[in-house]
Amino acid sequence: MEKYDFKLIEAKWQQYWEEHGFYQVSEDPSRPKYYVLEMFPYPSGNLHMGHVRNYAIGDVVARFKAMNGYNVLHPMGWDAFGLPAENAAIQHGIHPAIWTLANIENMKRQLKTMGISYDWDRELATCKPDYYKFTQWMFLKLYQHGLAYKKKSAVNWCPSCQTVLANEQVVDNSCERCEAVVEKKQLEQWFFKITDYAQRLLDDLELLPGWPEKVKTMQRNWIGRSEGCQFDMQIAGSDERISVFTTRPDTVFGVTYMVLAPEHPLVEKLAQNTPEAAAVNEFLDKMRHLSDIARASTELEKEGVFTGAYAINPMNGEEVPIWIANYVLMDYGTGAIMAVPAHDQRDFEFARKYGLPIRVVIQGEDTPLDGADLTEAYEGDGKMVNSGLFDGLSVEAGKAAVIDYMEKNGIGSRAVNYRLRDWLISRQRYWGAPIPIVYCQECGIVPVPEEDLPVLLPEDVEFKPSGESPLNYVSSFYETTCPGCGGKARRETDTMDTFVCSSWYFGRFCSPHEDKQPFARAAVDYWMPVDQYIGGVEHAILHLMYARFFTKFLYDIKWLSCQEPFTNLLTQGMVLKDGSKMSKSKGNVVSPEDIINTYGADTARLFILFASPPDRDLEWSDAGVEGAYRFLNRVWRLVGDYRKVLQKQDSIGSELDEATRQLRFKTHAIIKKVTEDIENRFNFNTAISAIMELSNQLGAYRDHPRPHAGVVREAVETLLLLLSPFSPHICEELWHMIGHENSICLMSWPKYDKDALVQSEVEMVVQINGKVRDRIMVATGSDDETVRQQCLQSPRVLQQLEGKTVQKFIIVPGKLVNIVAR
RNA sequence: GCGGAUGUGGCGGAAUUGGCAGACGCACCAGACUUAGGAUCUGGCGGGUAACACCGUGGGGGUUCGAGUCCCUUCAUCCGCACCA
Repeated sequence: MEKYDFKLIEAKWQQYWEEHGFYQVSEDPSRPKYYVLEMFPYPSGNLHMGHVRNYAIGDVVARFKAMNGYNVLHPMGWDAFGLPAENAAIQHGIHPAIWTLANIENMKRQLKTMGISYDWDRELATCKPDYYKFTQWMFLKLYQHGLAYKKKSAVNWCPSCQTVLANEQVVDNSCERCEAVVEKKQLEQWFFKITDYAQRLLDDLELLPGWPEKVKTMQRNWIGRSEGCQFDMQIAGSDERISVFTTRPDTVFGVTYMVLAPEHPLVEKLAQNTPEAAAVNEFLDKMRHLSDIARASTELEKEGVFTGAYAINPMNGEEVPIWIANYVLMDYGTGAIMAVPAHDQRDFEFARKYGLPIRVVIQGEDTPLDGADLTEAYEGDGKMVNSGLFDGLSVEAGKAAVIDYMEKNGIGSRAVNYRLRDWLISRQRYWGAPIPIVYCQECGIVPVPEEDLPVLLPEDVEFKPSGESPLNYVSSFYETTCPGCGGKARRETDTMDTFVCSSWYFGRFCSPHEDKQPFARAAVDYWMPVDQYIGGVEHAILHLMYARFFTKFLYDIKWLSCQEPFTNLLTQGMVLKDGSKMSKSKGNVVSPEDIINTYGADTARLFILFASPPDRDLEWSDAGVEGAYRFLNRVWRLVGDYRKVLQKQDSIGSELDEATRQLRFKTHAIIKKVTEDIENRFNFNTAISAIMELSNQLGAYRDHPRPHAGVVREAVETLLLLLSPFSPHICEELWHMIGHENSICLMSWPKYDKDALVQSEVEMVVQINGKVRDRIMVATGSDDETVRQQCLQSPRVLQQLEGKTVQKFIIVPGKLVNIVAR
């Protein structure tokens, strides 16, 4: 038999599958559908091991489901807009479109050598007009429903490049390109109102039992719902009021000062014409020169300044000083807080630093009554004290009672706050989907009519070395007429965040060639939701949250009939080398293309799935790859060695000798194991090890003097069928070699025969006081008394029991006996 | 600091519901075949012992006939988030 020539075999079958359109699917109401999707890649130029792992996992699921009778949709596309393409244009003078399309071609070629069962007819790229036309359509729909709006927002601004920077372009508070210090600048930006969906995004996590608990927890924390109340504090000697939000209304009598965020709109007014004005302005100036990143990333010391003004606590009429401090954030709550240093650690630290009073209003069991004795804030449970008629209430009861009182007396009301903020989607970049908006002097902000989509990205543009968007200089793009009045108008030159493009692509795959609408209703109704979504955990928050938001919105406007896009989610671990993530800078990158050239795709796929369960990090090992390669070679020789036997005819029904019976037993036990490992647990590593066991047993059976052709055929075919989702090419080749005409891809997944799993005897472990002392063979189904008698015949057991009294027999049928003896 | 994980042979990992710790693979050792072996096949492989005994799942304690698995406590590593009122 010729040797295992993976290059020949893999090329041959890839071509065969493609020519026969094996993986092209269409809606078929007569069969259950299964939509398996891997997160589509950014076309950076080359496949890396993380991709290989992702697609290998997806392909096993897809092939397994197909063999189990499902109509499987398994598409692939490209998340093709984004900053790297623009950087390449600036640095190397290559147009982003050319760079991106070349990368797609290369990665597609690499991907095809992996032999994944993609329906390439559905390929899409978000940077193509036929796709981004509908990204723009999504924007228009959101706009029509009041969910897209403009407001001023702080951006990173490089004063030297005169351009906006993405967070990742800011390194150590400086511009990555020119190293100038980055400033904050307020610019008008487009937002999507995802906060309108905060509660549903939170509640509907309950609908997702097929998601990892850890991802749901991350999403819950990100949405960050907190309950409390909101009330106004009046400024002494003025009509102005400042709203505050608190989750601890029970501590309202412990307020000893109030704090505003530096950006709070009332700050400047408060400090006007007071002796403190100079100090306040100095502080504000200092804060303004700190970028967002600097303010957020370092362990900033709490710092603040007194405004000179006082606010009135509405519960007790007390006047408390108003401060400004860096630890209060403008974009959470109202940007102002009531400070209760005795019961909030941040307030406590601040009060100690600036000598502000600390008043205990919650009495825990060992809490000192005097604030001066506290060493840290007391945040636990207890009874209210120093709180007028609320004294004696517990924290829980006090919260409710204080809010009730506030509501009754018109002071404040129950309120819910979310950490989640609206989604800033505008980018001052070229390589993205243009925002379909026109600014008219007469009509103001005018959306581009649907029939005028797409707003095409002009191709003939020049890139500034500063990184500034070239769209600002293409007059043929921005000079336009108003769709409303026909007058002169200017087109929006901002483009959309690439997360917008990836928030609906799973729907587009259902009918990717529609040109009048984003997707055909019948197609999405048939295919959606995605049954199994697979990707890196780094997308656990943003991408998945945005995709869920879009799906809910499309459901609301009746374009989708599911409320959640992804029924089951698998988050795969990273591929590591020498304990850390593969990266160019560390020089520990292993190229998939090299591995596939050296060992073949079947080996690469097999190793990456065998080395670790998919949700855990995987340590790359060159020796391990060799091992996988050797295994496939063993399978190759094994099947070759059995070719003669397989030509004979032996029916399974005839009387079997012990070795043959054991081979048949193993075959069916392994079918059961592999099926359950793939279906219930995604434990591909143990599924593969089981397949190896079957192969080992078949190997040993080669020495049998009179091999049973029927049992051998069953075992060999099972081996190939079970292995085929992992390493499809070699299995296809061997499948044909043993005489089959049809592709192994069209075969049904094997079913195990319960009767073959029945053994006449089972081995039972005999323990004495929990320690294994012997093993006995027991007839299957023996009653406890029989087992007990048999144990007491074992010489080793009797020897151990000498001088002891048996107190108890614990029998786990078919497994174990534990004799308790003193 | 908060939140989430993870700790098992020389290594990757297995043990699915509290029931034989170390499946499967790598590395290593010995042997066979061989002019040769970085191919292939056979056997061995947690520590310990001549062989048993015994010890062993990060450490300490507990529950149980029985604990890698459950409870308490502690340590280490990794990841995520950064003052969320």
